[in-house]
Amino acid sequence: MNTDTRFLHSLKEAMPSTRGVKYSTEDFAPPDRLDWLREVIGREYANVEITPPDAGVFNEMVIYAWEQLRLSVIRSDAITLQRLPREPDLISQDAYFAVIHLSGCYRLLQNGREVFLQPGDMTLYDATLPHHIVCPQPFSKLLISIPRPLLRERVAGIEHCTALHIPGRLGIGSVAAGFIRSCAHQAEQLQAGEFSLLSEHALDLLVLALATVRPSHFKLSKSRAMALHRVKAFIENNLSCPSLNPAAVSAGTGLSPRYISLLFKEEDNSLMRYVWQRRLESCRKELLNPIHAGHRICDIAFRWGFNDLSHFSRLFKQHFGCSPSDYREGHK
Amino acid sequence: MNTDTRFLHSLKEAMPSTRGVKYSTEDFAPPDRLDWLREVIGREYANVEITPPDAGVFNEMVIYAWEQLRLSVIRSDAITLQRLPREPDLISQDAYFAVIHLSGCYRLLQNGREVFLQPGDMTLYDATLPHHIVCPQPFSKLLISIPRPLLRERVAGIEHCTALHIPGRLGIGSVAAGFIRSCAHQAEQLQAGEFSLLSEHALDLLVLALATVRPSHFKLSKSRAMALHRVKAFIENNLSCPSLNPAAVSAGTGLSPRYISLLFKEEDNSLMRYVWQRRLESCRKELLNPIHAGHRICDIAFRWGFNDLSHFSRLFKQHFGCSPSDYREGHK
DNA sequence: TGAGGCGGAACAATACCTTGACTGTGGCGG
DNA sequence: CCGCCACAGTCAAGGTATTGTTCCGCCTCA
Repeated sequence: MNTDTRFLHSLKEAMPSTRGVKYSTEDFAPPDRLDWLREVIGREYANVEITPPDAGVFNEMVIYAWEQLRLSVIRSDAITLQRLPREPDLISQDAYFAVIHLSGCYRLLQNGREVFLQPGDMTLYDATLPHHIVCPQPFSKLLISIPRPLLRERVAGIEHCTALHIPGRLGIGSVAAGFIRSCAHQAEQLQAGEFSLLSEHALDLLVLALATVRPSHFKLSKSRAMALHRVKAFIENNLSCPSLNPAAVSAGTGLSPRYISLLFKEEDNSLMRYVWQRRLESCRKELLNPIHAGHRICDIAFRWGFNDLSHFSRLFKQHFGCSPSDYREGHK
Repeated sequence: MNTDTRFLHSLKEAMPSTRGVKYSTEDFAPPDRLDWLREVIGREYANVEITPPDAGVFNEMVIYAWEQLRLSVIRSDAITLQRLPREPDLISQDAYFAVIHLSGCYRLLQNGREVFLQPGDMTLYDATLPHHIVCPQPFSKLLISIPRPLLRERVAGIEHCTALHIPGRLGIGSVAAGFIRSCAHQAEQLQAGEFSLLSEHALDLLVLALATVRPSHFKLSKSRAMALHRVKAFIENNLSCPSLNPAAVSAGTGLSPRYISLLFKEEDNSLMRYVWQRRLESCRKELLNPIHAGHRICDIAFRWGFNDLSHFSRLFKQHFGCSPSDYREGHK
């Protein structure tokens, strides 16, 4: 990409917000703003063509790192973004973007579908695929960047779920949107650990809301998907049992170990690897959770089916890059 | 319990709501309402004494089964509920009740703590232990019943987390309260499956919010908290002994005086300061107690380990703002 | 003014956590 | 079903945080 980088330096200084990073066109002279905006959006979001209106550009983004996600609060003048089929691919983010529209008009096209959002509504799109976003007036929105694998593992046929209209006034959509807005609103007030924990809930709720509007026609050999689902459910219920092993899972689900192994193969994983992942994940969450602040690390580890602290320690570090106690400290 | 059951039948019919069960005094003739209300509350919540205001009773409850929890939306006229220490124990629910206050005034007493809620605020109490709830005006609230084991396994020392004030305007409290209100609001709109899934999130968020306000001695590591508890127990047993001093406590508990001093430091107090506080408090209670009306002040003081009346007098005034005899007179 | 309670500093004894090396087996893939 | 080797599980050593001690000087209050 040829975007010039003369703003890179000034950018890195322009962000003294407590938790989030703030970018604003206001910090620059009007003639520079458009170039600057192109660079920022290209770097932080996706490589898109930006068509600003004739009037002056105003655009303000506050970006929060949110565990595995990124939450952005965006206010902007009218704008059009377009990602073309052959965009040069220094992909900034291999992610889906979930949008919670707050005010103004918002129109999105992707995969031949088109969606209009009212304030409160949500939608999802693939940041790396061609898309077209039109906002003919000043508007504001929340944008949640969700790394592709995270959604893939949660939603079968996610690629068919883009550019759908998720109503934000009723039912689960309203609950999810309300929750995420609430998180964004309180972001600065929250402890780092609390804030992180909320991201998991946000993702869960988004996925739930998505499920209500997804088209029903994607076909993934149903029985296999169901079987895998059952297996995972069984694992979830028995995570804390140290003797959880292929034989146990097999007995508990009525499927042969070999078959289970094949099921996991589909997502480039294996049974026990998955089990350890889930255990680690549970421990990690508990380490962050202030409610368990008084508990020893070994208590937590044993509670989730580890039976040896050294084993846990090693695995944890390998997975998350630092030792359990460092992790707990670092996220206060 | 002797509550009559003549309403049982009519109750079971009075609930054609889609998901929730609705109870309302409106469905009954005014003279019957109070009896009916007593029965419903006793059966659905806890066995409490109900003191209605002089005016007519209005009370409306919609109860949703929420996976392992129960969510109630309650609107009511002024009311006072009191669970006495020796309530006959056909315990309707062995659960904690989380309250999200919506409108009006709400005051709760339990375990010697007292909490006032503003709209939006939350608190938690143990439905099976004595408690006292005062709402002097019409009010509305959400109530989430959480089976005891569910909270026990999530929060160490949950029994000390009752009657705490969880602010509902800021930070995690606002996120949690907002989420649950949103769930209640959309309850009728949601699929059964969706609705169930949300309960897990609700519980998680509640627990998180609780963690931010739990009393500080839970940030104390377990062993330290235990040690402090032992020290206090020893003090309580020997309050009346005038020679109770650091050396004695040390001997009685097996901890060094210095260490005990450190323990008290954590609650911004010191050993002997605590001892005098307890003695004064005991004396104060006895001064108020009509049983001891005939006893001389110096008898009372000496009985609680003071060995010098002038010392007692001075401390008392310093603490409670008036002399012991004034205090006794003033509170007849 | 002196007795006694309080808390700072320095230190010993643990408890708790992390890491490394090693090994035998059970989970994985053909 | 079977063979192979990655990896779960042990043991031991080292490091760091926590717990509890002693000694001592200061300050308060009777």
